[in-house]
Amino acid sequence: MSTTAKHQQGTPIALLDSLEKIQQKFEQKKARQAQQLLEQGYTPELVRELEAEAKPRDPGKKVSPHKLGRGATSARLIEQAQLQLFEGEQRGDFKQFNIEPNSEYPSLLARVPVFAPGQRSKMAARLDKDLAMHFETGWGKGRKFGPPLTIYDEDTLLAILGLRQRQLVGVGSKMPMPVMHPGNPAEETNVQVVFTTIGEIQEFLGLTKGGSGHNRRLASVKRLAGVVIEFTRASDPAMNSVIKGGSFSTKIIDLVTQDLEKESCLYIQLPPVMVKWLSHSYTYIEMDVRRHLTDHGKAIHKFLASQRNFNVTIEKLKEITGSLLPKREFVRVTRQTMKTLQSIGWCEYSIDGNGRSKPLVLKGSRLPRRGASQAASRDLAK
DNA sequence: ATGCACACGACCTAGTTATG
DNA sequence: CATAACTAGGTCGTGTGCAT
Repeated sequence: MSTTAKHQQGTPIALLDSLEKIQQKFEQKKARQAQQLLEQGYTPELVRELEAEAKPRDPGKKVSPHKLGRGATSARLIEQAQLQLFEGEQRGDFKQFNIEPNSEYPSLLARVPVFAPGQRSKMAARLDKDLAMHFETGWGKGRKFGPPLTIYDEDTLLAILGLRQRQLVGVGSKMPMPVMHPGNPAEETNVQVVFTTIGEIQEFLGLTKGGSGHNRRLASVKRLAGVVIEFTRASDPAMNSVIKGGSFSTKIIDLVTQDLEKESCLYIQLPPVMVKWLSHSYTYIEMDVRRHLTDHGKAIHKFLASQRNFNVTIEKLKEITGSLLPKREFVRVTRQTMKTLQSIGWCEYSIDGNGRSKPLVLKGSRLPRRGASQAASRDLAK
Protein backbone atom coordinates (compact mmCIF):
# COMPACT_ATOMS: atom_id res chain seq x y z
CA MET A 1 0.00 0.00 0.00
CA SER A 2 2.60 2.45 1.10
CA THR A 3 4.66 1.32 -1.79
CA THR A 4 1.76 2.16 -4.02
CA ALA A 5 1.63 5.68 -2.77
CA LYS A 6 5.34 6.04 -2.96
CA HIS A 7 5.73 4.84 -6.49
CA GLN A 8 2.73 6.55 -7.90
CA GLN A 9 4.52 9.64 -9.03
CA GLY A 10 6.38 8.65 -12.12
CA THR A 11 5.68 5.02 -12.34
CA PRO A 12 4.58 2.41 -14.76
CA ILE A 13 1.10 2.24 -16.11
CA ALA A 14 1.00 -1.36 -14.96
CA LEU A 15 0.90 -0.15 -11.40
CA LEU A 16 -2.02 2.11 -12.06
CA ASP A 17 -3.76 -0.77 -13.74
CA SER A 18 -3.31 -2.90 -10.71
CA LEU A 19 -4.69 -0.15 -8.54
CA GLU A 20 -7.86 -0.29 -10.54
CA LYS A 21 -7.98 -4.02 -10.14
CA ILE A 22 -7.53 -3.62 -6.42
CA GLN A 23 -10.55 -1.34 -6.31
CA GLN A 24 -12.71 -3.76 -8.26
CA LYS A 25 -11.78 -6.73 -6.13
CA PHE A 26 -12.50 -4.62 -3.10
CA GLU A 27 -16.08 -4.09 -4.12
CA GLN A 28 -16.62 -7.74 -5.05
CA LYS A 29 -15.26 -8.93 -1.77
CA LYS A 30 -17.42 -6.46 0.11
CA ALA A 31 -20.58 -7.63 -1.58
CA ARG A 32 -19.77 -11.25 -0.88
CA GLN A 33 -19.04 -10.50 2.72
CA ALA A 34 -22.31 -8.69 3.17
CA GLN A 35 -24.14 -11.68 1.73
CA GLN A 36 -22.40 -14.04 4.15
CA LEU A 37 -23.24 -11.93 7.13
CA LEU A 38 -26.89 -11.72 6.12
CA GLU A 39 -27.01 -15.50 5.85
CA GLN A 40 -25.52 -15.77 9.30
CA GLY A 41 -28.43 -13.84 10.65
CA TYR A 42 -27.08 -10.35 10.93
CA THR A 43 -29.52 -7.61 10.04
CA PRO A 44 -28.80 -5.43 6.97
CA GLU A 45 -28.33 -2.55 9.37
CA LEU A 46 -25.57 -4.35 11.24
CA VAL A 47 -23.92 -5.41 8.02
CA ARG A 48 -23.63 -1.78 6.99
CA GLU A 49 -22.23 -0.97 10.38
CA LEU A 50 -19.61 -3.68 10.08
CA GLU A 51 -18.64 -2.48 6.64
CA ALA A 52 -18.13 0.99 7.95
CA GLU A 53 -15.88 -0.36 10.67
CA ALA A 54 -13.71 -2.31 8.28
CA LYS A 55 -11.40 0.42 7.21
CA PRO A 56 -8.10 -0.47 5.66
CA ARG A 57 -5.13 0.18 7.87
CA ASP A 58 -3.57 3.55 7.56
CA PRO A 59 -0.94 2.99 4.92
CA GLY A 60 1.10 6.12 5.50
CA LYS A 61 1.59 5.62 9.20
CA LYS A 62 4.36 3.07 9.20
CA VAL A 63 6.63 4.58 6.61
CA SER A 64 6.12 8.31 6.77
CA PRO A 65 9.74 9.52 6.87
CA HIS A 66 9.57 11.89 9.80
CA LYS A 67 8.23 9.22 12.10
CA LEU A 68 11.11 6.86 11.61
CA GLY A 69 12.92 6.06 14.77
CA ARG A 70 14.31 2.81 15.83
CA GLY A 71 11.23 1.24 14.40
CA ALA A 72 12.61 2.18 11.06
CA THR A 73 14.10 -1.25 10.91
CA SER A 74 10.71 -2.87 10.96
CA ALA A 75 9.13 -0.29 8.75
CA ARG A 76 11.88 -0.58 6.22
CA LEU A 77 11.68 -4.33 6.14
CA ILE A 78 7.96 -4.15 5.68
CA GLU A 79 8.46 -1.72 2.86
CA GLN A 80 10.99 -4.01 1.24
CA ALA A 81 8.68 -6.97 1.48
CA GLN A 82 5.93 -4.97 -0.12
CA LEU A 83 8.24 -3.88 -2.86
CA GLN A 84 9.08 -7.51 -3.54
CA LEU A 85 5.42 -8.22 -3.95
CA PHE A 86 5.14 -5.52 -6.54
CA GLU A 87 8.12 -6.92 -8.35
CA GLY A 88 6.53 -10.34 -8.27
CA GLU A 89 3.41 -8.88 -9.71
CA GLN A 90 5.33 -7.07 -12.43
CA ARG A 91 7.06 -10.31 -13.38
CA GLY A 92 3.64 -11.88 -13.69
CA ASP A 93 4.20 -14.31 -10.85
CA PHE A 94 0.83 -13.41 -9.40
CA LYS A 95 -1.77 -10.70 -9.17
CA GLN A 96 -2.55 -8.99 -5.91
CA PHE A 97 -5.28 -6.91 -4.37
CA ASN A 98 -5.94 -5.39 -0.98
CA ILE A 99 -8.31 -6.99 1.45
CA GLU A 100 -10.33 -5.67 4.38
CA PRO A 101 -10.10 -8.10 7.26
CA ASN A 102 -13.13 -8.04 9.48
CA SER A 103 -12.64 -10.52 12.32
CA GLU A 104 -13.38 -13.54 10.18
CA TYR A 105 -12.27 -16.84 11.61
CA PRO A 106 -12.58 -20.23 9.91
CA SER A 107 -15.80 -21.83 11.15
CA LEU A 108 -14.34 -25.29 11.04
CA LEU A 109 -11.51 -24.27 13.37
CA ALA A 110 -14.09 -22.85 15.75
CA ARG A 111 -15.78 -26.25 15.97
CA VAL A 112 -12.77 -28.44 16.47
CA PRO A 113 -10.30 -28.38 19.38
CA VAL A 114 -7.20 -27.31 17.51
CA PHE A 115 -6.62 -24.53 20.02
CA ALA A 116 -7.30 -25.70 23.53
CA PRO A 117 -7.58 -23.80 26.81
CA GLY A 118 -5.16 -24.79 29.54
CA GLN A 119 -1.46 -25.25 29.96
CA ARG A 120 0.59 -26.20 26.99
CA SER A 121 2.74 -28.58 29.00
CA LYS A 122 -0.29 -30.65 29.94
CA MET A 123 -1.31 -31.19 26.37
CA ALA A 124 1.45 -33.57 25.42
CA ALA A 125 -0.58 -36.25 27.17
CA ARG A 126 -2.98 -36.26 24.27
CA LEU A 127 -0.52 -37.13 21.56
CA ASP A 128 -0.85 -40.40 19.68
CA LYS A 129 2.01 -42.59 18.52
CA ASP A 130 2.72 -40.24 15.62
CA LEU A 131 2.98 -37.39 18.12
CA ALA A 132 -0.16 -35.94 16.61
CA MET A 133 -3.23 -34.75 18.42
CA HIS A 134 -6.37 -36.51 17.36
CA PHE A 135 -9.67 -34.66 17.39
CA GLU A 136 -13.22 -35.52 16.50
CA THR A 137 -16.41 -33.54 16.82
CA GLY A 138 -19.66 -33.41 14.93
CA TRP A 139 -18.09 -31.05 12.41
CA GLY A 140 -14.75 -32.56 11.69
CA LYS A 141 -12.31 -35.31 12.37
CA GLY A 142 -8.60 -35.34 11.95
CA ARG A 143 -5.23 -34.78 13.53
CA LYS A 144 -3.03 -31.87 14.35
CA PHE A 145 0.72 -32.24 13.90
CA GLY A 146 3.22 -30.01 15.58
CA PRO A 147 3.50 -28.14 18.86
CA PRO A 148 0.47 -28.02 21.15
CA LEU A 149 -1.58 -24.87 20.66
CA THR A 150 -3.40 -22.97 23.35
CA ILE A 151 -5.89 -20.14 23.36
CA TYR A 152 -2.95 -17.82 23.63
CA ASP A 153 -1.85 -19.03 20.21
CA GLU A 154 -5.35 -18.55 18.95
CA ASP A 155 -5.20 -14.93 20.01
CA THR A 156 -2.02 -14.65 18.02
CA LEU A 157 -3.77 -16.11 15.01
CA LEU A 158 -6.75 -13.79 15.40
CA ALA A 159 -4.42 -10.82 15.47
CA ILE A 160 -2.61 -12.03 12.37
CA LEU A 161 -5.92 -12.54 10.61
CA GLY A 162 -7.07 -9.10 11.68
CA LEU A 163 -3.93 -7.53 10.29
CA ARG A 164 -3.82 -9.24 6.92
CA GLN A 165 -3.44 -6.93 4.01
CA ARG A 166 -3.32 -8.52 0.60
CA GLN A 167 -4.49 -11.42 -1.41
CA LEU A 168 -2.28 -12.90 -4.09
CA VAL A 169 -3.73 -14.84 -7.01
CA GLY A 170 -1.58 -17.02 -9.18
CA VAL A 171 0.16 -20.31 -9.58
CA GLY A 172 1.09 -21.73 -6.20
CA SER A 173 4.73 -22.39 -7.01
CA LYS A 174 5.40 -18.70 -7.67
CA MET A 175 4.05 -17.35 -4.40
CA PRO A 176 6.49 -15.80 -1.90
CA MET A 177 6.19 -19.07 -0.02
CA PRO A 178 5.46 -21.68 -2.65
CA VAL A 179 2.25 -23.59 -2.05
CA MET A 180 0.17 -26.16 -3.83
CA HIS A 181 -3.41 -25.67 -4.92
CA PRO A 182 -5.20 -28.15 -2.69
CA GLY A 183 -7.15 -29.69 -5.55
CA ASN A 184 -5.20 -29.15 -8.74
CA PRO A 185 -1.52 -28.07 -8.71
CA ALA A 186 -1.79 -26.48 -12.15
CA GLU A 187 -4.69 -24.26 -11.20
CA GLU A 188 -4.46 -20.70 -9.95
CA THR A 189 -4.66 -20.39 -6.24
CA ASN A 190 -5.13 -17.73 -3.58
CA VAL A 191 -2.97 -16.86 -0.64
CA GLN A 192 -3.06 -13.85 1.65
CA VAL A 193 -0.10 -12.05 3.12
CA VAL A 194 0.53 -10.05 6.27
CA PHE A 195 3.47 -7.82 7.08
CA THR A 196 3.57 -6.97 10.71
CA THR A 197 5.60 -6.79 13.89
CA ILE A 198 5.21 -8.47 17.23
CA GLY A 199 4.43 -5.08 18.69
CA GLU A 200 1.60 -4.60 16.27
CA ILE A 201 0.14 -7.98 17.15
CA GLN A 202 0.29 -7.08 20.84
CA GLU A 203 -1.33 -3.76 20.14
CA PHE A 204 -4.11 -5.44 18.15
CA LEU A 205 -4.80 -7.65 21.14
CA GLY A 206 -4.98 -4.63 23.42
CA LEU A 207 -1.67 -5.34 25.15
CA THR A 208 1.37 -3.22 25.70
CA LYS A 209 4.42 -3.80 23.60
CA GLY A 210 6.83 -4.13 26.47
CA GLY A 211 7.54 -6.91 28.88
CA SER A 212 8.18 -10.56 28.41
CA GLY A 213 5.03 -10.70 26.35
CA HIS A 214 7.17 -9.88 23.37
CA ASN A 215 9.13 -13.11 23.46
CA ARG A 216 6.14 -15.24 24.25
CA ARG A 217 4.26 -13.79 21.33
CA LEU A 218 7.10 -14.44 18.94
CA ALA A 219 7.30 -18.02 20.16
CA SER A 220 3.59 -18.28 19.56
CA VAL A 221 3.90 -17.15 15.96
CA LYS A 222 6.58 -19.78 15.44
CA ARG A 223 4.34 -22.45 16.89
CA LEU A 224 1.54 -21.50 14.54
CA ALA A 225 3.91 -21.80 11.62
CA GLY A 226 4.95 -25.25 12.79
CA VAL A 227 1.50 -26.80 12.75
CA VAL A 228 -0.20 -28.87 10.09
CA ILE A 229 -3.84 -29.89 10.42
CA GLU A 230 -5.09 -32.98 8.67
CA PHE A 231 -8.81 -33.49 8.19
CA THR A 232 -10.16 -36.89 7.34
CA ARG A 233 -13.72 -35.68 7.63
CA ALA A 234 -15.08 -32.15 7.53
CA SER A 235 -18.62 -30.94 7.20
CA ASP A 236 -17.81 -27.77 5.41
CA PRO A 237 -19.44 -26.97 2.08
CA ALA A 238 -16.62 -24.61 1.20
CA MET A 239 -14.22 -27.52 1.11
CA ASN A 240 -16.18 -29.77 -1.25
CA SER A 241 -14.33 -28.63 -4.32
CA VAL A 242 -11.01 -29.09 -2.62
CA ILE A 243 -11.37 -32.37 -0.81
CA LYS A 244 -10.33 -35.29 -2.92
CA GLY A 245 -10.74 -38.71 -1.50
CA GLY A 246 -12.29 -37.20 1.58
CA SER A 247 -9.24 -35.76 3.27
CA PHE A 248 -6.95 -32.76 3.09
CA SER A 249 -4.36 -31.06 5.20
CA THR A 250 -3.22 -27.50 5.60
CA LYS A 251 -0.85 -25.33 7.52
CA ILE A 252 -2.30 -22.50 9.55
CA ILE A 253 0.28 -19.92 8.54
CA ASP A 254 3.52 -19.88 6.62
CA LEU A 255 6.29 -17.76 8.00
CA VAL A 256 8.19 -16.24 5.11
CA THR A 257 10.52 -14.22 7.32
CA GLN A 258 13.94 -15.84 7.48
CA ASP A 259 15.82 -14.25 10.32
CA LEU A 260 13.44 -13.95 13.23
CA GLU A 261 16.07 -13.34 15.88
CA LYS A 262 17.60 -10.39 14.14
CA GLU A 263 14.64 -8.81 12.47
CA SER A 264 11.41 -8.04 14.15
CA CYS A 265 9.37 -7.81 10.98
CA LEU A 266 7.08 -10.74 10.40
CA TYR A 267 6.10 -11.63 6.88
CA ILE A 268 3.32 -14.18 7.01
CA GLN A 269 1.48 -16.00 4.27
CA LEU A 270 -1.88 -17.69 4.74
CA PRO A 271 -2.20 -20.91 2.73
CA PRO A 272 -4.97 -21.48 0.16
CA VAL A 273 -7.20 -23.54 2.43
CA MET A 274 -7.18 -20.81 5.06
CA VAL A 275 -8.03 -18.23 2.42
CA LYS A 276 -10.88 -20.40 1.23
CA TRP A 277 -12.23 -20.64 4.75
CA LEU A 278 -11.82 -16.96 5.40
CA SER A 279 -13.81 -15.96 2.37
CA HIS A 280 -16.41 -18.71 2.19
CA SER A 281 -16.86 -20.36 5.53
CA TYR A 282 -16.12 -18.10 8.41
CA THR A 283 -17.37 -17.12 11.80
CA TYR A 284 -17.31 -13.59 13.06
CA ILE A 285 -15.35 -13.38 16.32
CA GLU A 286 -15.70 -10.03 18.02
CA MET A 287 -12.52 -9.14 19.84
CA ASP A 288 -14.43 -6.73 22.06
CA VAL A 289 -16.37 -9.65 23.46
CA ARG A 290 -13.41 -11.97 23.58
CA ARG A 291 -11.37 -9.56 25.65
CA HIS A 292 -13.77 -9.98 28.55
CA LEU A 293 -13.25 -13.72 28.77
CA THR A 294 -10.78 -16.13 30.29
CA ASP A 295 -9.09 -18.74 28.15
CA HIS A 296 -11.86 -21.22 28.70
CA GLY A 297 -14.35 -18.46 28.07
CA LYS A 298 -12.69 -17.68 24.78
CA ALA A 299 -12.82 -21.30 23.70
CA ILE A 300 -16.51 -21.53 24.53
CA HIS A 301 -17.31 -18.19 22.95
CA LYS A 302 -15.57 -19.05 19.69
CA PHE A 303 -17.66 -22.16 19.30
CA LEU A 304 -20.93 -20.45 20.22
CA ALA A 305 -20.10 -17.62 17.83
CA SER A 306 -20.08 -20.11 14.98
CA GLN A 307 -23.77 -20.76 15.52
CA ARG A 308 -26.79 -18.54 15.67
CA ASN A 309 -28.59 -20.69 18.21
CA PHE A 310 -26.90 -23.23 20.34
CA ASN A 311 -28.08 -26.35 22.07
CA VAL A 312 -25.28 -28.52 23.27
CA THR A 313 -24.49 -30.73 26.23
CA ILE A 314 -21.77 -29.54 28.53
CA GLU A 315 -19.96 -32.77 27.82
CA LYS A 316 -19.88 -32.11 24.08
CA LEU A 317 -18.91 -28.53 24.67
CA LYS A 318 -15.94 -29.77 26.65
CA GLU A 319 -14.87 -31.99 23.76
CA ILE A 320 -15.31 -29.25 21.19
CA THR A 321 -13.29 -26.75 23.16
CA GLY A 322 -10.62 -29.30 23.97
CA SER A 323 -10.66 -28.41 27.65
CA LEU A 324 -8.56 -30.56 29.95
CA LEU A 325 -10.39 -29.54 33.09
CA PRO A 326 -12.22 -32.12 35.17
CA LYS A 327 -15.87 -32.02 34.22
CA ARG A 328 -16.88 -30.40 37.47
CA GLU A 329 -14.52 -27.55 36.91
CA PHE A 330 -15.52 -27.23 33.29
CA VAL A 331 -19.12 -26.80 34.31
CA ARG A 332 -18.08 -24.07 36.69
CA VAL A 333 -16.14 -22.11 34.06
CA THR A 334 -18.94 -22.58 31.58
CA ARG A 335 -21.44 -21.06 33.96
CA GLN A 336 -19.09 -18.23 34.67
CA THR A 337 -18.45 -17.62 30.98
CA MET A 338 -22.11 -17.65 30.06
CA LYS A 339 -22.83 -15.23 32.85
CA THR A 340 -20.25 -12.84 31.47
CA LEU A 341 -21.47 -13.25 27.89
CA GLN A 342 -25.01 -12.52 28.98
CA SER A 343 -24.02 -9.56 31.10
CA ILE A 344 -22.39 -7.86 28.15
CA GLY A 345 -25.44 -8.57 26.07
CA TRP A 346 -23.87 -11.04 23.69
CA CYS A 347 -26.35 -13.85 24.22
CA GLU A 348 -29.09 -15.24 26.39
CA TYR A 349 -28.89 -18.78 27.65
CA SER A 350 -30.02 -21.43 30.05
CA ILE A 351 -28.36 -24.50 31.46
CA ASP A 352 -30.83 -27.30 32.04
CA GLY A 353 -30.50 -30.74 33.51
CA ASN A 354 -29.00 -31.98 36.72
CA GLY A 355 -25.91 -33.70 35.43
CA ARG A 356 -27.08 -37.09 36.63
CA SER A 357 -30.26 -38.54 35.22
CA LYS A 358 -30.50 -35.60 32.83
CA PRO A 359 -27.27 -34.30 31.31
CA LEU A 360 -26.45 -30.64 31.60
CA VAL A 361 -27.45 -28.88 28.41
CA LEU A 362 -26.53 -25.39 27.35
CA LYS A 363 -29.17 -23.67 25.25
CA GLY A 364 -29.38 -20.16 24.02
CA SER A 365 -28.98 -17.72 21.17
CA ARG A 366 -26.87 -14.77 20.21
CA LEU A 367 -28.39 -11.38 20.62
CA PRO A 368 -28.16 -8.64 17.98
CA ARG A 369 -24.66 -7.30 17.89
CA ARG A 370 -25.49 -3.72 18.72
CA GLY A 371 -26.14 -4.52 22.35
CA ALA A 372 -22.93 -6.43 22.66
CA SER A 373 -20.69 -3.79 21.24
CA GLN A 374 -22.29 -1.06 23.28
CA ALA A 375 -22.02 -2.98 26.49
CA ALA A 376 -18.49 -3.92 25.64
CA SER A 377 -17.36 -0.40 24.94
CA ARG A 378 -19.16 0.77 28.04
CA ASP A 379 -17.24 -1.74 30.08
CA LEU A 380 -13.98 -0.78 28.48
CA ALA A 381 -14.59 2.87 29.13
CA LYS A 382 -14.70 2.59 32.88
C1' DA B 1 25.91 14.19 19.65
C1' DT B 2 21.11 13.81 20.83
C1' DG B 3 16.53 12.33 21.13
C1' DC B 4 13.01 9.30 19.37
C1' DA B 5 10.65 5.16 19.25
C1' DC B 6 10.89 0.76 19.64
C1' DA B 7 13.23 -3.93 21.54
C1' DC B 8 13.80 -6.56 25.37
C1' DG B 9 15.28 -8.35 29.96
C1' DA B 10 14.42 -8.09 35.14
C1' DC B 11 11.16 -8.07 38.30
C1' DC B 12 6.31 -7.66 40.27
C1' DT B 13 1.23 -8.67 40.71
C1' DA B 14 -3.24 -10.62 40.02
C1' DG B 15 -5.66 -14.19 38.54
C1' DT B 16 -6.01 -19.09 36.99
C1' DT B 17 -5.15 -23.93 37.42
C1' DA B 18 -3.24 -27.94 39.81
C1' DT B 19 -2.80 -30.50 43.93
C1' DG B 20 -3.06 -32.56 48.49
C1' DC C 1 -11.63 -26.60 49.99
C1' DA C 2 -7.23 -24.41 50.97
C1' DT C 3 -3.15 -23.46 49.19
C1' DA C 4 0.77 -24.16 46.10
C1' DA C 5 2.35 -23.54 41.47
C1' DC C 6 1.89 -21.29 37.10
C1' DT C 7 0.94 -17.96 33.83
C1' DA C 8 -0.42 -13.68 31.71
C1' DG C 9 0.53 -9.43 31.66
C1' DG C 10 2.14 -5.12 33.74
C1' DT C 11 6.04 -1.49 34.97
C1' DC C 12 10.50 0.08 34.67
C1' DG C 13 15.03 0.72 33.07
C1' DT C 14 18.49 -0.04 29.66
C1' DG C 15 20.01 -0.92 24.90
C1' DT C 16 20.14 0.46 20.15
C1' DG C 17 19.55 2.07 15.03
C1' DC C 18 18.20 5.84 12.78
C1' DA C 19 17.02 10.66 11.63
C1' DT C 20 18.08 15.05 12.88
